[in-house]
Amino acid sequence: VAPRRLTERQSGAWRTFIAVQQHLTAELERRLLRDGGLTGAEFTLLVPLSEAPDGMIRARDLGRAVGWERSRVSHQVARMVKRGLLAREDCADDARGLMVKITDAGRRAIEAVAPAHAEAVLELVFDALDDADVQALDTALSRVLARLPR
Amino acid sequence: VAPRRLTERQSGAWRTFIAVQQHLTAELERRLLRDGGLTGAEFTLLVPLSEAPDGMIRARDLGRAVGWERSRVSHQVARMVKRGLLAREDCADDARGLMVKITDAGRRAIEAVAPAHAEAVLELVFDALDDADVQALDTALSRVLARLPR
DNA sequence: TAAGATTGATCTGTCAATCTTG
DNA sequence: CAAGATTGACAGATCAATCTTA
Repeated sequence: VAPRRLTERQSGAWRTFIAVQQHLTAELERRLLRDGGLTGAEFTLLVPLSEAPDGMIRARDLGRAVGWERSRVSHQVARMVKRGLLAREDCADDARGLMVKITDAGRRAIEAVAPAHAEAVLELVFDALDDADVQALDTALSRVLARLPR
Repeated sequence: VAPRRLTERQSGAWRTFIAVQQHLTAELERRLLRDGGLTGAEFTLLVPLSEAPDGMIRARDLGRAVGWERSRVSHQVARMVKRGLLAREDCADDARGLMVKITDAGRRAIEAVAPAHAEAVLELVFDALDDADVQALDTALSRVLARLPR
């Protein structure tokens, strides 16, 4: 069978997507570190934990919330416990489980950086787009997401 | 000053973007490794090298072509030389420089996997989108890219 | 001095065991 | 056996320091 090839328009759009992904992510993480001393991975876990009742979520559910696998959660939690941002607690329901809890230092860190991060996303992304752009972007990306495996 | 906040529509679009970025990149790299034994970083460097005259590009220019900094290029080239995909050569013009050359094994690897990768991008991304979607996506992302620093 | 490149330290992510409990 | 979690090995990315040459 003859292999399919991307059209010019598709190639162009694909290169744009790759470039935005690279530079936008890099710039957001740079600002996160500069403004609040948090890495992207730390921020990712602190967001759902700071919003949870008692600042505590089961490791399994934390992974599901952010779309990470078990081992990734385990490694990252270990690093953040060492940094004093998180603490481990036993899981009452299930002896296999682990409860992950945000510490006071973790809460201070996320609350200090959250407004600057929201401002950065607005400045770098949404200040460049009008309502129609945002709607079109969400529509197109949602179609892609819906067809992705799992 | 009161901090700005994202609207509901903006939050939704942002979450969609993050999710697509995570799952799409992961799935593409998984297939690349499965179908051709190449990692994403290896593929990224092999593409411009396979298209260059003599299969050779100066390290500085290779970095510019893919948007990587010096040290990232240096580390990745070192790993790929060890794997036999690339070779180093002296730079005639400038004694500080390094020429990076694709090996026969590197060329075989990229040529073996390129069609499957194009098919994967078509299947995972563009089969989900009509022409209007692609155009809208490219327009919106280009606006973001144009305003990003550097 | 600045540019090109390397190196080592550290942080991140994935994969393949492994261990424990349901 | 499945699921939840940990661990170790390895590939990847960033940063600062260093070395050589323009």
